Amino acid sequence: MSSADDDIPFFGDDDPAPRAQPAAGGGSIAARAMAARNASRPTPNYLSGLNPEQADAVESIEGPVLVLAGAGTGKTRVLTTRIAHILNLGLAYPSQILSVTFTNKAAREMKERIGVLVGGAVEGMPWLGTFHSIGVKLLRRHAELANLRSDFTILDTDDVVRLCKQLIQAEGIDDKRWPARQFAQMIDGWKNKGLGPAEIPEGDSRGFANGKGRALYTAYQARLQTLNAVDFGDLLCQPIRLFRANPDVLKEYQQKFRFILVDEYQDTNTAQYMWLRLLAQRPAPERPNICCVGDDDQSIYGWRGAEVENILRFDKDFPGAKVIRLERNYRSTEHILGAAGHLISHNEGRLGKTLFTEQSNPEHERVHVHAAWDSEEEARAIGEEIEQAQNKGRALNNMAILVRASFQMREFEERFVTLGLNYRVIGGPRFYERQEIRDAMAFFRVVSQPADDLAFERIVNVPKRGLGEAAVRQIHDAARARGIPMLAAARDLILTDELKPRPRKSLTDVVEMFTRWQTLMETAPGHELAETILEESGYTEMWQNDRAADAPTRLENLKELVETISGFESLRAFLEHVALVMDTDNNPDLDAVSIMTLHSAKGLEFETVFLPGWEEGLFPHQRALDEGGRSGLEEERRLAYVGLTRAKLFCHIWFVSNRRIHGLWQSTLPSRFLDELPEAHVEVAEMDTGYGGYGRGGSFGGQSGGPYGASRFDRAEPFSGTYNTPGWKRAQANKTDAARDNWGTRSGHAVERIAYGESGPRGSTIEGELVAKSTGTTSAYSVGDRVFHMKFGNGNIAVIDGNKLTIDFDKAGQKRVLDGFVSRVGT
DNA sequence: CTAAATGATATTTTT
DNA sequence: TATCATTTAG
Repeated sequence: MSSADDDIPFFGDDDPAPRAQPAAGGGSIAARAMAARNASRPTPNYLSGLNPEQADAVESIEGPVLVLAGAGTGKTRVLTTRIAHILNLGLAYPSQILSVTFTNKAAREMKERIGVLVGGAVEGMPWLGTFHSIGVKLLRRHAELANLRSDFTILDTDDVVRLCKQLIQAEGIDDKRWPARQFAQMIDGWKNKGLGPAEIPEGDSRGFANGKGRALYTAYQARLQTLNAVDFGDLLCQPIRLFRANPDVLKEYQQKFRFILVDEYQDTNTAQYMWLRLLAQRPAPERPNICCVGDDDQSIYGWRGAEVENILRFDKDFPGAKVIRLERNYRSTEHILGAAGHLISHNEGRLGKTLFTEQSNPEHERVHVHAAWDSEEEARAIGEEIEQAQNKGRALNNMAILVRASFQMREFEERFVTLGLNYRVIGGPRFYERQEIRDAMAFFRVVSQPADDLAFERIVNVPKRGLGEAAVRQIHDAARARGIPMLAAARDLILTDELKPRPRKSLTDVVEMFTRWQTLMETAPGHELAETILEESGYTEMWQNDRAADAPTRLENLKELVETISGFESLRAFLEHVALVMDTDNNPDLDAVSIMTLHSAKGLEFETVFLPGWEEGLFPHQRALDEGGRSGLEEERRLAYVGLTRAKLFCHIWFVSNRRIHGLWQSTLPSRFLDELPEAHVEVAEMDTGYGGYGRGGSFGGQSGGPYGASRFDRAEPFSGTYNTPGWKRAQANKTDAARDNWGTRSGHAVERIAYGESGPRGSTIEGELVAKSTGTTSAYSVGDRVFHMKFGNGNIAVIDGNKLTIDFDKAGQKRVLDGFVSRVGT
């Protein structure tokens, strides 16, 4: 959210029609819309490309509307066109449209697309954003009504956990037995439901730390108050509370927001629902112009508080709501839609949609189901398929591997590294969650918000200054005793002789530094200030002196951070941005296969999709089954549905007979979802390897088909257990084939780790060349050279065998690697 | 303060 | 089995 949004005056001159004659007033809108449309203009061109259902969804502007938008049916298009339509008809100014999404990415995309539609004439929409960013905006404006100062800090999960830990320990509770992490999750859960400390169920309170749940929650909220901080949950709950306590304020917003649009409605939690309800409330005869778009079949976030019920209940919540179904799919082939549709039909309690396509694609393949002996073969075979597709001229960017759990990614990464296949991992720990970034941010936070004790505590002793636990405790106690922030307490404490001389000196330095930086903040531009802070604090130096393998990367990250800051007005503006916008962008120039979880694939599409790991226990995940029962299974099934519907042309599902879980090998059963796919749209790919077989009959008492009934994936012959099977031999042969096919076709290998905001050895040596060059000749390295490997860190070369190096790694021990994957380290 | 040892824990993730 | 965080010992 750019800070410019905040500059738009609140109830200022941006409001058009006088409120005495509200546009939302019963019945006038449709009439005016029609009049406006019929009057002069023909069908505006932005409407012309829509299909009838989409057009209906765009033009049904008055009253509550639920758009059930199946996967690939043009949901975002409807949403953006609808906004353009409202603006075009002059029914509202941009500032009178409230439009909420779940992710910043979605919000950004919508802003861009609206900009295109309305020709950029409209200043960005100030109230288009995530629930959270809009929550912040509301809360900053009315901070005093929530007993906060408007410069409050937004704590992230890490801060929250540390805070909880402090509270738990302060209560004298064993934080081993009652982990802070768990408590933080409980708080999050309560806030997702919009519950304050007084409202939580008695059982919940009693369930934690021998009945101290409620007391801890109360203490937690009090602590946030004194820290002038909020957590993510508060960004939803505080506005709700504020609206309820101040009907006049609520009324202003109700009148302001003439149109409300909600994206991904199936993902809303109870708090978000309450928030929307409040804003959408209208006096008796009037009806809110609320349009919610979503797909109950794609609800996959139940485990973090999303209530599918919200979407299922929509027409009861908003009587007379118009429900529009978008079932015309523009993404996938008939086979893919057929497979996905049949699978999802096994769920109960759906609103019911059937996707269809009118485009008949010449490349019309069934969904392929493949079996592999174990996850290694699975990775190898998928790697092969990818290479074959690539040889046919298909771009890696159009391919994705979607896994159920992130541990599955590793095997693919390893395989692709050896193949020299570019890949990109999406998801995982984010740039702003990295230690060095969080440390740097903590410095900045203390400078801009001296009451931010959590940040202060994080970095008083970073780099190590001899301010150990004892000293910090002392500052903490002094601060708590007098009800002042720790930095202020430290300032006083150094004037006394309560501290030992050494810590006292260090602390004096720290306090002086912060004082200096605070003065500097008034004048220096953000990025300069940031650089100064990192330099003077000794933080940069600390990493420069660090000999660890990842220290250079960390320095790079810090540099990147400072660069990012230079794009902001001030350090403050930057901090605000970071608290909410945690995503990092990718490098679309690089052609690479995407590897991600099914969850993070929602909303994306690829020409070819690989879905590995369709085994009982993994997918559906055992834990979902154990903890969620039938609804857990249904959510897993929706996840499978999401996976299938990501594919435009080709979809390959894989399952293995053996998978290593927590270190030990387990034989696995094919996922029940495989049996829920329709024969007509599925092709079972070469099962002649025997790898798909396993001794099912034995372990299930001879019951044919195992516990889920007869399966077409049952094998008659049990696995032979030797490496003499045709499949094994084939696998061996393929190994070399694949490598040979590779030579000369590869154009360097690159790995991108999007969330980390770092990239691998881009443009490194061509594998083919290496192999050719290395035959008989010497490698570019010599024994004893100090080298760096992206996976194993630093090490010294022990043996050179052509392009293969044996390296003694400092951390990882001795490994044999290709020299294309190491780089020389300057000594 | 650092390094080694121990032990818990091992879906999915955004804000 | 591997990784992580935290504790413990030096």
